[in-house]
Amino acid sequence: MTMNNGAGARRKPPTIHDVAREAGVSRGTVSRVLNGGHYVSPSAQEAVNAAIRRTGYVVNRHARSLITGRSDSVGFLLTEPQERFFEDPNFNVLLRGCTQALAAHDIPLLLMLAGTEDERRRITRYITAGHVDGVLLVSSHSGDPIASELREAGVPLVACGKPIGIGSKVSYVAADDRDGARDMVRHLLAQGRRRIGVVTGPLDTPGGVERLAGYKEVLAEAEVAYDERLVVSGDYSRASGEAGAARLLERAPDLDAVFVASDLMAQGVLTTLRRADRRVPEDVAVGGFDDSPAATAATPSLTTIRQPWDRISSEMVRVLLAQIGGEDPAAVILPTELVKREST
Amino acid sequence: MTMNNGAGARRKPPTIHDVAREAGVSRGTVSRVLNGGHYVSPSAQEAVNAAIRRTGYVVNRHARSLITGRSDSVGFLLTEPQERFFEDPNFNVLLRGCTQALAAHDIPLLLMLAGTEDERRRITRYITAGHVDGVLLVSSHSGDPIASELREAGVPLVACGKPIGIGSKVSYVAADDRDGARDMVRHLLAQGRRRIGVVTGPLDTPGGVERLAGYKEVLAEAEVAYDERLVVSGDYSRASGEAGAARLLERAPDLDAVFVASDLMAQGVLTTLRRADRRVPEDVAVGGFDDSPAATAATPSLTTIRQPWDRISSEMVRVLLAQIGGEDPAAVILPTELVKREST
DNA sequence: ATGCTCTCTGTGAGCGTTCACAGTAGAGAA
DNA sequence: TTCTCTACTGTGAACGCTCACAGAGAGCAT
Repeated sequence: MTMNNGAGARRKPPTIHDVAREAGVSRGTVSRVLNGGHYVSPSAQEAVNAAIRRTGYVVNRHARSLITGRSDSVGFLLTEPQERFFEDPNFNVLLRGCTQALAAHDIPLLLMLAGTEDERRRITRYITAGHVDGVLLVSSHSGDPIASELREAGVPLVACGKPIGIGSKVSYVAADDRDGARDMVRHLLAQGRRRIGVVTGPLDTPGGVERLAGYKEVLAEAEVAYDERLVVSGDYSRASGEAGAARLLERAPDLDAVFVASDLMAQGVLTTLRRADRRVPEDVAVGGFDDSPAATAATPSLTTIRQPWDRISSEMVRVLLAQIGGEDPAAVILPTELVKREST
Repeated sequence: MTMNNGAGARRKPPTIHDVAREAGVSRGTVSRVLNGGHYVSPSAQEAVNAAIRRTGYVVNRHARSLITGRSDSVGFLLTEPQERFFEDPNFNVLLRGCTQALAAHDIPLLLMLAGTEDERRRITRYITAGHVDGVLLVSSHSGDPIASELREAGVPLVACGKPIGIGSKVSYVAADDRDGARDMVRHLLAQGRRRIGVVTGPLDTPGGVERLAGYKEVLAEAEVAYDERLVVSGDYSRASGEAGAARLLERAPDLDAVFVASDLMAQGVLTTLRRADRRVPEDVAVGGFDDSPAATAATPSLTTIRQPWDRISSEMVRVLLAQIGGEDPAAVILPTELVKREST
């Protein structure tokens, strides 16, 4: 018996027609005002704006999209398996940064999760159907098929981090992983450390590859012998940090520092070192990467490499919008910063 | 001189008309197949499906939305100030849960951040313009104006956690905070603790109020005197946990346990206790709330209350979709679970 | 036969916008 | 004057879909 449609029954919103009538002009003129106001007389301009204010008019994006073919929205696509998503605080700030940068252009962000094969197919269909104008792609392991599919379909695309194993024609924004790693290892060397272990990220990710490369470069440049017993790989998770450190201690008990490719793994490394009764930083210095909340949460707090996530997100949006606007793909590399804390 | 539009120039996608021609039927029939297939003969049904597969047809949601008035998308609205957003891992899993639950219905999720007054206005406009069918509202402090505005406008709305200070006609899904608190305090009592301090959340949030209420109830039921020197408030942040514990130690140096209304604050409490040379759990037991990653990351690991975030998100989506479908608002309360670890 | 219901199908209209085009008025040049 | 150019305005068409309606045929009772 009740109306059942909430508090204030949703009334029909005003259309461009209502505004035109209210302002005493034609649809066309209102439309022109809405789209930049070129070829509109000041008086008409003002009348329309007043009418818009009075009626509370908001453009119907569906109608607009239908004719323009644009959707004025972009997708934020996550292809990671579950665990990493909510373990890694970087995704969070990246997501927030992108949302805000887009909001400034009045563009809503659609969150898309392609964890399973099934989801991947649905999302590809959705995107290639033109329901978003472009895609912000986060963390594609190498060979992620969705990136090349989208590329193939001509969808504007910006990746976070350099995608490996894809043709070079895809835009990306990344921190200078290699240089960050160099800074950290130089810092460790400067503290007098010589037996520096490293826990890398997955070697099918740019972060995994580049940070290791930086490590090697600095060792070479300092003429410290490269010892492969000092190198183990993790998957960015806490647990893999614990395991990695255990392996390092076993293979090179004399190590006096560890460079860890993520703060989360570094937390794991700290746990293992504590269990092994190594003091940090007295016996072993530990350097992380990311400057995530985990870095300050750790005891002792972590010396780490800050990635400029705020700039990364805003650059991703900038590059994507440029590409939607017809520009060619571009790559942007941003500098990192060493943050010294208690662990070194 | 170049075409400048990426790899494969985006071709015009097939329309319902193309499918109809391909299947040898009319637009109407194709549309009916698309919308449930009632009043369609099996042979037509099959012909249409085949044609859809052959042409790679995907419905144009803008055209559909234009006429139906529905947008087949929902908003995920965050009204928190920045810090909490990416400090609180719960948002993360909530967000993921909602995205997935919606994906099952083929409904994209629009992420909306209303941090500033300005953003709030824009987003309200966007939503009330009908660009989403409903809103999942996360963490409204009391008096959050956006909730009542949306309610007023008749927008289907489901809050995460019981909104306080709003008329009762808004749907929400929440964990049973009070009961979780009761479990934790009973657990501490069972360990022989009698001087149990508490660091509450902000008292303008349901979590703040309810968890404190549970604490009081159990003390009363156990006939342990309530001592207001044992009660301090925080804001769910690490730092406020540190400060809160310091205040507790000062006002009640004899305390033998602390119930902390969030894991993040509990981490702060642990830090302060360590500085004050109180052993955990020997001297002081610490109980958290949330079972966030912070709980396992802490040393010692935290006994805490697990909130069923996966169920919370799926219930939120269920209730919202029901409401969009015309059902009345509903409240859902879900049980919590005590997780025992090293800190008690 | 006639009427009625029931399933199925095609058709026209219209959702709210933008776009292309045509047209008007005024200014300046020839 | 007349012509051209520029600034501005209004008017049909679309865009791709759903919805209401009309109509066709089948089945069954009257």
